[in-house]
Amino acid sequence: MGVPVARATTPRKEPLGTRQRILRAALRLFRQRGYHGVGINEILAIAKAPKGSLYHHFPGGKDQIATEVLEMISERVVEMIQAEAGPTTAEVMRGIGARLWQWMQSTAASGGDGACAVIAALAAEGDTAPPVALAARRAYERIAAALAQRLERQGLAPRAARERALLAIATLEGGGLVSQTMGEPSLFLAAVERAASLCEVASTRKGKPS
Amino acid sequence: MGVPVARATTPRKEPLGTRQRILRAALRLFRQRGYHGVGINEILAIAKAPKGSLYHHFPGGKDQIATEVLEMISERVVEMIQAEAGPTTAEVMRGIGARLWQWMQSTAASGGDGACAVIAALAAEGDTAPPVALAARRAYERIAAALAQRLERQGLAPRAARERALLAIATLEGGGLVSQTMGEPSLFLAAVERAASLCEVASTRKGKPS
DNA sequence: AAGGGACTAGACAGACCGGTCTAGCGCGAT
DNA sequence: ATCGCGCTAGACCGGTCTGTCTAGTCCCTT
Repeated sequence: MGVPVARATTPRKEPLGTRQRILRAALRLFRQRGYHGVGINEILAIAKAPKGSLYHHFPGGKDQIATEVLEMISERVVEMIQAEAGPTTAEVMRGIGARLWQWMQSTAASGGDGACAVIAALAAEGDTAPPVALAARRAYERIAAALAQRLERQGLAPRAARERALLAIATLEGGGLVSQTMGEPSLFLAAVERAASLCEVASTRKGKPS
Repeated sequence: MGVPVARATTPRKEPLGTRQRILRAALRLFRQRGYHGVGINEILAIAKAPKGSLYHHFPGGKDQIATEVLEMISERVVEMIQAEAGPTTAEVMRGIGARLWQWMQSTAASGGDGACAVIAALAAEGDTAPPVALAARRAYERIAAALAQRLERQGLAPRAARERALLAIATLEGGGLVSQTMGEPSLFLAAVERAASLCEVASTRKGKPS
């Protein structure tokens, strides 16, 4: 639906082009201030691109940028999930948490921000921009599916697997958010541990999924 | 710092006045779309008040409104925590969760929104509005303190109590957010249960807090 | 060498933003 | 009755927002 033009996966040349620079800048800014909190001029300034380029690559404007950012990072996380070789899903979770942690730290050092909950930042205010909210939902859906798949492989029923996956995501998002707001990075690590324990499947039955 | 005027707790008359209407409208809108996603004109339209009234009651403008909204709801939650009579903190947590759940449901029915993570919505983009971010932080701080107080009363060490309290808050916030984004209300209930289990203190020692 | 299309470049437009200002209403005190 | 003040009312202002438009550059193809 929508977005009639562009969206080149292998456009033609682009060694490391404008399009990517814009997406990266947008990712960073959206994470810091959410959808309505950033203007395209600001994105442009960071990406060092003129307006013409932006609307050439993203004829759908700000919405399209946000949507693609969401797709980009959800894809990245899904890859992490599938790539992590750890035996148990809990281990995988810890691995992802560690990588997100590094990511937060590095961007905090270079840019001055420090959250990871990009999707959250965009999802929280989708009410005025429905396509963005929808994209956020799809992003969660994809990540949850990848996580649930692993959980099922360990013998969990589909419904339970999905619920745990979503709960784990929620834990991470909430942890990242509160951790940033409070200025206590260690809190995020605690949340990661918490999410990981949620992915523990054997031994201690966890009961009441409803 | 700031806000030199007004802030009347018992102004003079006000049977159920403009000031409250503005705060309520702002609360609802901020919850739906975050700080930057809401314009004061919109708040005014819902509150059915003219601009003059707004700047009479809130000379600090939008920032002040957001700040007071944050204070209002954090106070409300703290009261809930202290009022809940349940013996264990876990029970208290469940009680709060249930009340937040009702609140979400009712506002969803009347207004069409459906999140509870107001603080999250405001905290997420405080970068451009530092006083708002600070207020969000204070709000979390107050709630966490109230929660931690109960946990300590059950024998937990201060540090551990605080960490668990913040983690519980994060779980609730994340749960509310993902639940709303995914359009699955039941997810919030699962998150509540998860937060409650985090407040279980005796019996099963939970290990590694760092 | 010449032509054409992808992309860059930024001036511009219209809408809307938060915030200020002056005017006036209504009620309680005197 | 009239005065004063808390509050309402909304026109207005400069600035910023997203998005459009025309020109121009650069490279790739032929």
